[in-house]
Amino acid sequence: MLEFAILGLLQESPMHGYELRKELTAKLGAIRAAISYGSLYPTLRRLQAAGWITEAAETPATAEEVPALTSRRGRVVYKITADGKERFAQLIAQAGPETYDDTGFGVHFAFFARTDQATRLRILEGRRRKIEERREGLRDVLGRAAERLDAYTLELQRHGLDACEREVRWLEELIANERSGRAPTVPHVGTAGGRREDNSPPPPGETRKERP
Amino acid sequence: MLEFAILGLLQESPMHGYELRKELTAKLGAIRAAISYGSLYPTLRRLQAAGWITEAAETPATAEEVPALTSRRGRVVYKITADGKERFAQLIAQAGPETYDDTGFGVHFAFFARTDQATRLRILEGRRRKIEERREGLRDVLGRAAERLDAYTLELQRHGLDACEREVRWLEELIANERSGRAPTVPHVGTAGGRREDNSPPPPGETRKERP
DNA sequence: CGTGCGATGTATCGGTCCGATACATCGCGG
DNA sequence: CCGCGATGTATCGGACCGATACATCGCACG
Repeated sequence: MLEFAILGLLQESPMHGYELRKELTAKLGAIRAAISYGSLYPTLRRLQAAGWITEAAETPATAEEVPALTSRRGRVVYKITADGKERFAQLIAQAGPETYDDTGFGVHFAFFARTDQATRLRILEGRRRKIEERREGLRDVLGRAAERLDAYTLELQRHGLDACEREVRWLEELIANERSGRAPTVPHVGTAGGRREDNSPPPPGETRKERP
Repeated sequence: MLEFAILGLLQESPMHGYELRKELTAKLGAIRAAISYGSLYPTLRRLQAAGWITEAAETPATAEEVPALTSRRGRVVYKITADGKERFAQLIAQAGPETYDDTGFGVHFAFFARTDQATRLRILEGRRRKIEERREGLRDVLGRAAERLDAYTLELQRHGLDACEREVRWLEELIANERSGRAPTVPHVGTAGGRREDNSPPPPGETRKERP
């Protein structure tokens, strides 16, 4: 999952670890706390070993500033390679079982702007199915095994059931919206290119809830 | 976390691995998919090494049935020890930072029937605080960084924000209920004791939502 | 003027948990 | 009689986390 997310972010622009973590947190904040350095750095190393990213030198222009005074140690900027882009394209198009669990789905969804519509639909439906199964499980427990469990556990299940029903509804909306034709993929930001103010991708759910 | 849950379940009655997994799934179904054997068995071994659980022989009564034909390999039943009960008591009373993340909170909550009221309150408030922080983070992103993100990512954040707000409200209700005096702890099932039909612990949230 | 502290930045280590896999038994329906 | 799904125990490699260590930079406060 981390591999996927890193490749996706570096696709947009080169970054160093710290920055990557911040972007990751901003993009995935809704689904996971904050990615740990204990995961990040080893993963970067792994990706580099696989040839999907490379280190890019820091401060390439204006080579003036004190070349060897205080040794100038510093930020390691990573950049995606051609192989990396290929890898990302492969990852974004496929949908295995891990694509439907909470984290996997969240990460894929976060990159939906670069996913083709057919795949988006496939993933949304797979996710819905999975949540529906979880929902049925909870209903079973609340129905058949209710007297075996204490009131707190039951309350927990009810809250979980509620969340499931809510997510299914959310997914239904997204699916309907997806099917309704619109939803263009973001126009593929060029490798070179100047200034990408870029996109304004599809409005996935027009359903804004007005809170008072 | 697994350690906590296993100790909690074995407190109620001895079980073998498979059974333990099923109970775990029933009790924690609302918060996590299904615990893997790749976690369960190593953890059981760890708990046994620590002296918190022991193996109990299978089929102690009616020792007749074919003693050594086909070797009678079989289910390993685990039973909690006195040290294990002590350990569980210690775990259930304390609330560290890991108590407030999704999984940690869920597991603690699932055993609230055996948690004293002061601790319940402490945990609920800690959880609320944590969710409020996450909520603020999401609001920040949706406010300040909105134009940097694509529509799908934004939709994900909105959905997450919605879930946060909902959970905070849920927690508020539980906290209010907790404070309102009621909510007795389950009367501590005895170590020996015959027939515990047991409990009917507090109604944590009287707030049932009538769905049409 | 210095000094200490919070943000930036890179990195490792031990431990928890997961997913895949393997293997054996039992009861039941075809 | 045979296969198949449920029951049951177990291991292995890998992903990810939390704690920890350490170094630099800017700036606020004494």
